[in-house]
Amino acid sequence: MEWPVTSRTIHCSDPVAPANVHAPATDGDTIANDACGTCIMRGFCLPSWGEPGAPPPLQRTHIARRRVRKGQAVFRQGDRSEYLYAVRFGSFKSVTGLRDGREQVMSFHLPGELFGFEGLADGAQPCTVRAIEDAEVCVLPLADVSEAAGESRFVLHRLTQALSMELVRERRMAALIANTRSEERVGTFLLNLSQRLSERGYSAREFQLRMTREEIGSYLGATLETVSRCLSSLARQGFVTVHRRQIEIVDADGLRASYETPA
Amino acid sequence: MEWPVTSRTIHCSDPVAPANVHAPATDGDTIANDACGTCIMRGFCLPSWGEPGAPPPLQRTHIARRRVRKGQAVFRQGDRSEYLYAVRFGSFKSVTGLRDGREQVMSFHLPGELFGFEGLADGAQPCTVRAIEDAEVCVLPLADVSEAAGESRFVLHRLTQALSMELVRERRMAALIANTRSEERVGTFLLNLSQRLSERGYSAREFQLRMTREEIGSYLGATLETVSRCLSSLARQGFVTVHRRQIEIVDADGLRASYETPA
DNA sequence: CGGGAACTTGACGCTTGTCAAGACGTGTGG
DNA sequence: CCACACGTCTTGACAAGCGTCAAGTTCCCG
Repeated sequence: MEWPVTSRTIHCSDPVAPANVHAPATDGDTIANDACGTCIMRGFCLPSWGEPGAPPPLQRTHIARRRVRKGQAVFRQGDRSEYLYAVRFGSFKSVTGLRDGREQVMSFHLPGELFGFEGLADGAQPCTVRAIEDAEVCVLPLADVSEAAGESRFVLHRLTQALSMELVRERRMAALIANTRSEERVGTFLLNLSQRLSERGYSAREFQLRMTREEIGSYLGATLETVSRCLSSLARQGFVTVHRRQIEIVDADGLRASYETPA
Repeated sequence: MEWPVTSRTIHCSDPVAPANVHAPATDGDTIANDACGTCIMRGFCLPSWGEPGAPPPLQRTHIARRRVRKGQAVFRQGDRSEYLYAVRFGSFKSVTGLRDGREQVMSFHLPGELFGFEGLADGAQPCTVRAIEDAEVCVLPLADVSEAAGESRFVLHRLTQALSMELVRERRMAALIANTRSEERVGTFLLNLSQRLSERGYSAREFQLRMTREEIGSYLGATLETVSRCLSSLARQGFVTVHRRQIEIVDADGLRASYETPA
């Protein structure tokens, strides 16, 4: 089964015209899966969502990969939303323009995570997603995802589950900002990163922040100065060590005990 | 076609375990829709989500109605989530318990709106939903909703659309709290209520707040005193009039211009 | 090696939370 | 029908937290 490669190729909407996206199609009949088969993220990605025993979803879809350089946009606010994206490596921020011209960070996307759900609402992306370091995504056509969900109750369940988990995360975030002072927000942010990284096989104890203090501040509803002060304060209390972007979580339980929102 | 009223009535489960919800199927073949046919909210509700021409979704589902008195819970944090709920009349708040025992308001649900999506994530409700005035909901079994989505691409699309709209709303909320001072939050809250009410056929200009200042404050990340001061301030500036819970929006455009977040 | 971006730290003032007192409305019981 | 009590709301005074402005340091990249 061959597939006209270019018909599925997506061109980046950034000012610079980037990179076509694709690995060339192989001419076997399991197209997607030899690409997915060697992907380090395959265990977390959508093609693994199938029922055990049944053929995996998106088996017949050609899944393009796309390089995105630091600062480039994967898509922009207002673009038509036709794809879901899975982060292969690198990190992204989701931002929306503010009245005064600044950008508000709405979320971060780490390796192994999916993004692009928000665009399902009305077909237009409400946010711009931008790489905060050199990165690569897999591009999953929404039409195919939707078809897979229609064909398998299992996939449908995973899809609605993913969506509602996002919803719950977003609510937690709003509650965090509404109810806590900035030091607690920063502490919770670190714990959150730590957990998400460890779920994907990275160290929960030590990691590098990929984002600036300003981006963290925007996300958490604080200024970059406040973020910096909070990090210093958490370090002074012995919960973490901070050397610029290198974080070590020294006392996760202590941090959790004083800061993490309970059930 | 007559209906044994009591078979549709569900009694509130508040302190006790949730009652079973399904009435026995009747032996006609168009079951749900004579109940929905006379419902004032039918144009907004899930059974209207079908493709034009095709039979509406949940046609064969018995849709129970349930009265909920002021202060009673529809479901509680931790309950298994087996249903979606549609508000027939009255208003609800969605709350989550805080460390210190207080309750944080996560959202409000007005007549004609759906709630219960959040529970899809892991099968357990992350929030308690409580009536803030005497109210009634329709109870839609998730299994049937899911089945309808599996059978019709159209319904699937509406469902994911509804979920991602919630997601976008939640993000906007987080951004609002993160980036604005309290007067702007309160102004935006009023505009938001106004719009949601007018979408359901109520007046956009005049309405009654169904919630206390404290609940608004919890939702917006402010204290009840601050909410009160902001309402007074907005009134002093001529944007609205406020008499306890009676709100009139005098200058919506002015309010929007100074407060509403732009694209 | 130099320039600039990112970060840290300090001083000061605005916004909001906290505490407190009092006004208004509603429901209940005499 | 009135009186009282309670929940809700308003307003004021003060203090704490955080944003803003500013200066100086560290690190990265060309």
